[in-house]
Amino acid sequence: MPSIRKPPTMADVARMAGVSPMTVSRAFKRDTSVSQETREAVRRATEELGYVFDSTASNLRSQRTDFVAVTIPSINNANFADTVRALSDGLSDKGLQVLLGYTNYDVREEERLIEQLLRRKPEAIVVTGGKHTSRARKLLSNAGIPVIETWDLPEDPIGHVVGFSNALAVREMIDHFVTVGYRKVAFIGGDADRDTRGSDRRAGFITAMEDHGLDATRLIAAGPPPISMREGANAMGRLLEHFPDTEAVICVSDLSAFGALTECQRRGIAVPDQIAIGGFGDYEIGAICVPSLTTINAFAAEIGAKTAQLILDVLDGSLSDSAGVITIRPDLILRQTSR
Amino acid sequence: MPSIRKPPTMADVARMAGVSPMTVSRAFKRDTSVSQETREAVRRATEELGYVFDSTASNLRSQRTDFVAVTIPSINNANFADTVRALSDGLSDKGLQVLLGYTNYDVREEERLIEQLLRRKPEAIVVTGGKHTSRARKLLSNAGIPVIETWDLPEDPIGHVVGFSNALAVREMIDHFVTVGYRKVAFIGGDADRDTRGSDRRAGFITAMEDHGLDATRLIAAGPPPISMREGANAMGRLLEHFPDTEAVICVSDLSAFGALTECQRRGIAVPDQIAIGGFGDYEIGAICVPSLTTINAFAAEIGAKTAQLILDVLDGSLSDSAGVITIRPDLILRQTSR
DNA sequence: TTGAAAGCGCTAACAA
DNA sequence: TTGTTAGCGCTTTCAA
Repeated sequence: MPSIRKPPTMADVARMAGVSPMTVSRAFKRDTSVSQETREAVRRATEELGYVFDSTASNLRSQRTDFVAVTIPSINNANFADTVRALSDGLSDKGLQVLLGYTNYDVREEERLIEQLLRRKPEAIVVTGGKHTSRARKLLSNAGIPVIETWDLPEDPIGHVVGFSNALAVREMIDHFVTVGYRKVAFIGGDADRDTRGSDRRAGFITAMEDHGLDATRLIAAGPPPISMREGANAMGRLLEHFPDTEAVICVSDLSAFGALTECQRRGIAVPDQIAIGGFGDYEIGAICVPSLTTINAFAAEIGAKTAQLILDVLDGSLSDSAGVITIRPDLILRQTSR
Repeated sequence: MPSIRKPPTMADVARMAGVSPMTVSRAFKRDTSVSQETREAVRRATEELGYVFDSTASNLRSQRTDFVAVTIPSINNANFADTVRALSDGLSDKGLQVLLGYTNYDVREEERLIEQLLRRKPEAIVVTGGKHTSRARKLLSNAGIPVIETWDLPEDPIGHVVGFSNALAVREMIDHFVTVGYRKVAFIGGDADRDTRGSDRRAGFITAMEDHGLDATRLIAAGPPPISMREGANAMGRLLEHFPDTEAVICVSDLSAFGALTECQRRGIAVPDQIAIGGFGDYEIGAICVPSLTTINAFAAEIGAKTAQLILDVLDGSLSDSAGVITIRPDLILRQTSR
């Protein structure tokens, strides 16, 4: 019978256990000096009353929420999910809980989200990417908590950074493609301003191609993020029509790359013999599809794990909160869709 | 220069704006009667001081957190991500924020998570699945907030339900397979107790096959969830070795089904001519891979949207909090991997 | 190891 | 439209 009376408080538990509320409070924490019998009495009273600890009161009085706020562009992206999972796992041992929000790849939305999250008084905040509205930057700078930007190497970091250069990662793939003889190389995606990591990859493609003295104008738009497999397939269709002599194409992610691959299969175009394909992100699909996908591993889980460790170090004072940049080095993974 | 002074409170804003704290409080809400000039004065003072509203105090005093707690098995699953996104979108208009946690497909972990979430005093709690530890059931029943179980049709619901029968969904696919002439049908996955939806699908396979008078023992284990594409491929390998005359196979999800498909491609086995494949969940990959995948659309986003609407209705009193079951009807999607 | 007093920063309730 | 008072349920602080 769910009672309609108001729920029991710590004072009710204290009364039933025959101790003071302060003792009950202590009994709920580890590492506090409470006698074994008292602990047991409190446990019994808690059980009997169906008491549930009220974090909201604890949060206010102790000025601690044990939240770590996290923003990601999309909840439905295996790369970001890997980062959040590793981050969450790394924090949960220490009693910290991730408070997650997504921005839908929109810096205005990100600004709203950051404000909403900061009102919850998190212990630290992790954002994806290094491009923000000026108001969002100000909010983050003034929040008085550790700020970590990830999945990017911002020119002017707000606080800490755990990330990598999207442009350099793509350059590495191009260097390889040129080495093995591809000259007419195209790029799919990264045309939308909103997709900052995507445009960084596209910009990296252009400068790297130009540095090789190659034509960097085989650019196919895939529209605003998130770029689906279907959009990758459509873009590949356009590429094959506009630039039929293309020898290799780099896609903004493995998802669009897989879509592109399927479009070739539907059109009877041999991969990699007629056209090579490269992806980005090392999603599971790239490892298992036939032919398997050449891609770049950005170590999504490692980003999350290192971010968690950084937060724990800063919060427990073993690391000063002065800005530091942890650089991840993406790995080129050669598979069957390219030489 | 991030100051080391303690951050400003509403009282500081009130002083600077020349009003009472209560007026500042009102100015921060919509739909409260505050004069235009006062609002503007408060806004300026807020800006000037860099004041950030403190939800923790508000939460305690008003006994409202505007959190909706949500548990999902894994953060890295497109089906659950779709549900959470739709849920989150449906709630955010009304100022409700999702507080997300994942159980790693483990009811013990779910119990811990539920307790942790309830301490945050959410307005409602949404859980994935209908199987819980008895303590978790008790916690949910006594929480005094709306409880919604999703992605399942529990025998003994705790509160509300927005879900479907996993067993019946699989039965529908089998009925079709039998109609078009497949007799030797196998099932991959659902062997682990932990994967309750997976085992329901497997159980549905067995009873449906038996009802057709067919052999229901072509069962291939894929191990504990989450079942990856790779594990689906491995399971397909074992199926082809143990039961080489199998005519069709149903996989516990589209991910394992795609893995199974790739295994056939690697072995030069024609799909669907030599073996048909069915998946579950209508993931994007199934629509775009070649050949495209016959599957079951469980309407993940619709589950989230209907759950959001249900919560809003219950919270604003337009729907009584007596238990109700909203049944989703999964759709069989016939594509190229089967007749 | 335990307890008493005070207060975290808001907002419900009431009043003007 | 605005203000006053009190208090949400914990935990900090100090004391025993």
